[in-house]
Amino acid sequence: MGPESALYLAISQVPSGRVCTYGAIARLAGLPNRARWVGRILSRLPQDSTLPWHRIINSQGRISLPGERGSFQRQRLEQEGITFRNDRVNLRQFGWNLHPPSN
DNA sequence: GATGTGACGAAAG
DNA sequence: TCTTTCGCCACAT
Repeated sequence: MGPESALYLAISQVPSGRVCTYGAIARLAGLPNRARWVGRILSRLPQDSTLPWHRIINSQGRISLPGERGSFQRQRLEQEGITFRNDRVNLRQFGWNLHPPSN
């Protein structure tokens, strides 16, 4: 299984109503220190993708997408019950598998 | 090769 | 809690 497949699998396993950071999802995909790589892949995702890309946010609990796209992502998250306070998500409440065992 | 740029992250102050 | 700084890596110029 290539690294991209592992990435898609990891993202698909983030439950509704939870979020995961770029760095954490990279680790789950077996590629630590590759948060930027995750962002690059997601930026090229087809618009009709069923992947829950909106559940991936940065380590500060903030949405990395600018402008209209960012608003859309936030809307998707709020739709799942995730609340924002000053443009920020409480990772302790909504974060999922942020520090998984290295194995 | 050098440089700049991203849906990034962590540490320092 | 901010902002800065640096590490990181694929890609375009």
